[in-house]
Amino acid sequence: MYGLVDGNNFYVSCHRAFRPDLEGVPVIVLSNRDGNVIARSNEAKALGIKMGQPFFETKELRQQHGIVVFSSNFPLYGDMSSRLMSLLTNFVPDVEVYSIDEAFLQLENFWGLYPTYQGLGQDIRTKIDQWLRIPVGVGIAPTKTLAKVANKLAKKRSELNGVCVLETPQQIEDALANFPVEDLWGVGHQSAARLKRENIRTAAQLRDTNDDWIRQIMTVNGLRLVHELRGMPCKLLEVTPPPKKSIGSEPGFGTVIPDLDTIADALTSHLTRVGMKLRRSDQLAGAVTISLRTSKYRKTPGNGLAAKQYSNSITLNLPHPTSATPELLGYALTGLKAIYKTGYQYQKVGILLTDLVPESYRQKGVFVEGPDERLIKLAGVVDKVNKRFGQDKLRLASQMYNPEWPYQQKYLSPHYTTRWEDILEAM
DNA sequence: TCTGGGGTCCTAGGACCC
DNA sequence: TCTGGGGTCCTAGGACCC
Repeated sequence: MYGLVDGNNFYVSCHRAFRPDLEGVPVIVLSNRDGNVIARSNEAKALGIKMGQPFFETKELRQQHGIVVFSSNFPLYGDMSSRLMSLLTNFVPDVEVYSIDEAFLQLENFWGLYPTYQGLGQDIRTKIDQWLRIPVGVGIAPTKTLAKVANKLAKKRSELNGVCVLETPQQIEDALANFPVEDLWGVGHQSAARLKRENIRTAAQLRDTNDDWIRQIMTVNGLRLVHELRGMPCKLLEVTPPPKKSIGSEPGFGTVIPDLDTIADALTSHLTRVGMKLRRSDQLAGAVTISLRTSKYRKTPGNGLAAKQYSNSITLNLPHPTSATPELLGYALTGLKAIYKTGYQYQKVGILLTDLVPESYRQKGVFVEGPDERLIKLAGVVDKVNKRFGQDKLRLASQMYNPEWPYQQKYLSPHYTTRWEDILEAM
């Protein structure tokens, strides 16, 4: 059996853990430049605020209902997440961290501390709430996909009290018979529309389709999904996460920018963060992709017509893998200059590091030297200095430093668990 | 004024090999 | 009338996840 534990409205709950006064109050959390809504409390959902909705569109509702707003605080969420995950290992040894707020548990070698799965689920809920003040939902079933279904039902049906176990064939049948096909794990917009055209509306109907047909329209992923619905596990627990295959960043500017210098400045600061992530994962990058795009929402001032669009990207294969930010930056800026065109209002520039190899990999080319060891060491030292004295205290000269821009977070909460100055005081 | 961000996996089709 | 056959590798684009 598999268990799926996930935090309810996780980002909102992280704030509420330190602000119990916000219980029952509508709360939303915004994307990195306060651009869009990325998390909502149940009260905010009930008011009709949508996932991904632009923040400015919520103004009226906010004024009417006193919605509490937070800028995103990823250090806080990351820290609360790792606390949640490590607490889960108190219940079972095998835990797969699936996302920042979700984990699969293997309940195979269940040693009988709990007479029923229901009991285990309730205990997880109670203790996580006690230890971390984060409400979680628990779904338990014979496959991961069915555990996902169970988890969703646990949330939907309040009489289940946050725990749903699908164990007997009858329980599974009942659950799938009324489960909308578009709510299944692995069924997105496209597949849902296609399936509906074929009159497949419930999970049970999907489960009973023909293998060849489903493979044809939903590829091998769809076939796995169908098998999992039938109770045959195709997705196994991955306790140790595989190394990352790419590390990237493509946040919006929060405004539009026409000139190359300012874009290069933003690119440098994206690369600085991405490079740090790369070194933290003990990997080297073999290729760099730069992308640049205008905003699809933007209108031409004056006539109200859609502004002219441009979007392009370029990949540079490096002569040798490296993790040194200055070296990566050289390629990144070359790429940017190659795709930049004047006359556009740009919305975002992105960087993606791919062809990642382990840090120990030091193969040199036939005609080229390997990576500059001193530069890589230097980058490590810069990381340490910045970790100790604060982000961007040491930075590349091409990163013009303006703390006001482009980071705009008007509703930032304290970093309760990751900054000494922000630690909670008890009166 | 402001319109999410970070990922993974799969497939088709082209280029190339002998 | 017939128009090789078996294979690999790479890339772009699509679909999906949270």
